[in-house]
Amino acid sequence: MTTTDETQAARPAGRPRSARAEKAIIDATLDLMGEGMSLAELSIEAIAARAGVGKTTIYRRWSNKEDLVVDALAKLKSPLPEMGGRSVHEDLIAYLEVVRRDACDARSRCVLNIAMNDAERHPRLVERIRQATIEPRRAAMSALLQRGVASGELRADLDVPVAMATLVGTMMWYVRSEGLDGAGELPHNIAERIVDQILTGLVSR
Amino acid sequence: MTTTDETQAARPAGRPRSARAEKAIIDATLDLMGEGMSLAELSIEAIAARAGVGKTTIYRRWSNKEDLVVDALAKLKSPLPEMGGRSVHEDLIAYLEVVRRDACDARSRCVLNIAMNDAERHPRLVERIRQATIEPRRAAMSALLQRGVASGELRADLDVPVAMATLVGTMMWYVRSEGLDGAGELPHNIAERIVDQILTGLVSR
DNA sequence: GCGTTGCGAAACTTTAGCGTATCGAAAACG
DNA sequence: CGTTTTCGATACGCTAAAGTTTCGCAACGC
Repeated sequence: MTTTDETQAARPAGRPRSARAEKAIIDATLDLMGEGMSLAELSIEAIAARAGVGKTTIYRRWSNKEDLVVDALAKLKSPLPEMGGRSVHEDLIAYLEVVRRDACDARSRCVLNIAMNDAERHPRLVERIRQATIEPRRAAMSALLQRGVASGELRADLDVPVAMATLVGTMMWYVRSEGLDGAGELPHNIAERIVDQILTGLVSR
Repeated sequence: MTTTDETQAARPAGRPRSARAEKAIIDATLDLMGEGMSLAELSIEAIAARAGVGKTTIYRRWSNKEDLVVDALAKLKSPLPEMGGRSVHEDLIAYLEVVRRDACDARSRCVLNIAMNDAERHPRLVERIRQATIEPRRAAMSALLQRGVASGELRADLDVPVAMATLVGTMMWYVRSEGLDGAGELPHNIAERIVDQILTGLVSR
C-alpha cells in the first residue's frame, strides 16, 4: 500500500507513523478482548502477533497495557439508538434491538466483560468505562421509561429500576442462554417479542 | 488435630491422606474463583497458599488445574428450591429468591462466571457444569411456568423461553447493576417486587 | 521399632511475558 | 542524494509463575 501518511498539522521530520499499524493494533486488542481475554490475560506480545506488528510499534505509542486498552475501548463508540419513535413501545423495541446486536457482537461484549470481571483489579479503568459507556445508556433508558409514565403509556406506579433490569436483563440473558454464539440464530423479531410480553405481563386476564 | 483419617475401604500402607487438607484445597479453590478469578488466572500456588498447604499435596491428588476445578465444582451442590407452593406466583418468588441469594454468593457465582467466560477455552468443562447445574434449574423453571399456563394462572399464549429469560435475567441484571457486591444492600423483598411487576406488566390499564 | 506413605516448606528448572535495545529496510523531508 | 524517523523482526535481561523434586518430620500398619 502507498498510503501511510497520517496528519499534516505539524511537520515532524522523518517517516510518519502508519495509521494502518495503529488501526491493526486497536483491532487486535478489541478482537482478543472480545474473545474473552481478561485484562490480565491480554498480552502485548499476543496483540503484536495478531496485528502483524512489532512490539516496538506498540510501545512507541502507548507506554503500558492499560493506556492501550483505554484507547481501544474509546474507539468503540456504540451509538445510542435514536429514540425519536412515536411510542415508548416502539422506542423500547429499537433500544432492545441495539442491546441484542451489541450482546451478539464480540467487540461490544468485551466492554461488559471488563466492567464485570476486572472491577476489583482496575477500579479506575472500570470507572472510566462505566462513565463513558454504561451510564449514558442507563440514563437514556430511564428517561424513556419516565416518558412513558408521564404520557400514561406505562403504569403510574412503575418501578423504574426494576423495569430497566427487566428489559435489558431479559435480552442479555436470552442471548446468553439461547443465541449461543456470535453467529446468532435468534428469531429476527426477538426484541419485539420480549418488549410485547414484558409490557403486557405474564398473567392471564 | 487428631483426625486425619479418610476412608477404610482398602488399606494402603503408610500415612493416610488428610481429609482436612483436601477440604481446605477445595474451599480455597472455590473461594478464589468466587472472588472473580477466571480459570486461566487461577494459580495452583495461590490455592496452596490460601489453603495453607504445600503444592505437593495438591499435585498428589490432581494432575492438573482443570481436574481440580471439576472436583471443586462438584462439591458445590446447589439445592433446587422446593416448589410446593400454593400458587405459581408464590413459587416464582421463592425461585427468584434463590437466584438472588446465589447471585450474591461468591461461591455460587463462580459457576456462572466460568460457564460464561471460559466457554470457548474449556468446552468440556463448561458442558459438564451446564448439564449438572444449569440444566436442572432451567427444566424446573420451565415446568413451573407450564404449570401456570395449564392452571390458567398464566396467559395461554405465554412465550416460555422469553418468560424464563425475563424472570432470571431481571434478577441477575438487577443484582449486577444495583447490589454492587457480595454484601448486598438490596431491598429485602426484591424478588417479590420483580415477580409482581413482571407478571402484571408495565403498561397502564 | 521399622517400612511406608503423606505432610508442608523450600529449592530447582522451565516457560511466558514485559519492557528495552538493536538491526536493516522503508518512507517521508530537504 | 542525505537525514530523520518509523517499520517489522529479533534478541536481551528481568520477573513471576508453573510444575517438579528434595528434605525432614509426622502418622499409620505391622
